[in-house]
Amino acid sequence: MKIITWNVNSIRSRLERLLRVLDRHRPDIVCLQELKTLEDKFPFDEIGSAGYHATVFGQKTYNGVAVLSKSEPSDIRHGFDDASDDPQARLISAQIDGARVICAYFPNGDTVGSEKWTYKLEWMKRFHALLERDCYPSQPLLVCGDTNVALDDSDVANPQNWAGSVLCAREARKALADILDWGLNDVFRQKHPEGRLYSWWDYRQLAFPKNDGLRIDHILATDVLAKKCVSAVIDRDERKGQQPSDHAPVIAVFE
DNA sequence: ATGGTTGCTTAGCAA
Repeated sequence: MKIITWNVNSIRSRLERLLRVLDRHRPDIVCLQELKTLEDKFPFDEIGSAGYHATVFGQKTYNGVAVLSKSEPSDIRHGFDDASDDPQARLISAQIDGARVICAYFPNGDTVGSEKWTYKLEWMKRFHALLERDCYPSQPLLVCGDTNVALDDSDVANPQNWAGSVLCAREARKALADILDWGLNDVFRQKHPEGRLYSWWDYRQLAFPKNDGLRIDHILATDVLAKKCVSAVIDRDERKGQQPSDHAPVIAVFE
């Protein structure tokens, strides 16, 4: 089973590239973030013609997540599905091919100390609580998406430039480490313990040509699935050429 | 050096 996670930075701007990614990799499951559209403008027809079901939680202008799958998904859930409402569309999950798949777009947080930063940390705690409440580390579960956190400096090309940022701040790293400690494995790191491979490069400052990147997009798996992971790669070529997303797809294959 | 680029929406926000 092949799964891809990709922050597309607008599904409508990236549709042609997405269709090429589907054609090139033929994944079984794709988790998409930053759709930047409501369901009414989501390209269901084109994605359906490519052979995929689309499970979508959209939002106008910002955020928005989707799970594409060759198999029909079941038990679809939007957001945290708990008492209080999250006004932002950042979370969708479904049962697919015997596994629970959670597609997540963690808040960026703007700057440490800002209101958005507080929202980010609260959101991450709430996500941890969701795992505690609804999921089991012993069951097959995949958490895929843009976590907007680099776990440590081996995932950062120029750590000194990002030391005080929301992507690398101690509290954010701790919050993500806590989520992993619940019972999730970073399968990319399992395959590439040396680090120095990145999934996101800022559009500005020639970050991509300079390879000034961070690995902030993750495929996290419970033990039963992580054990079956045979490869994990970043499709760096997808960041090249005309009108790329600022993120590259992350791809994992499970036996 | 508080810059710079992209996308959505149309001047300003978010990343």
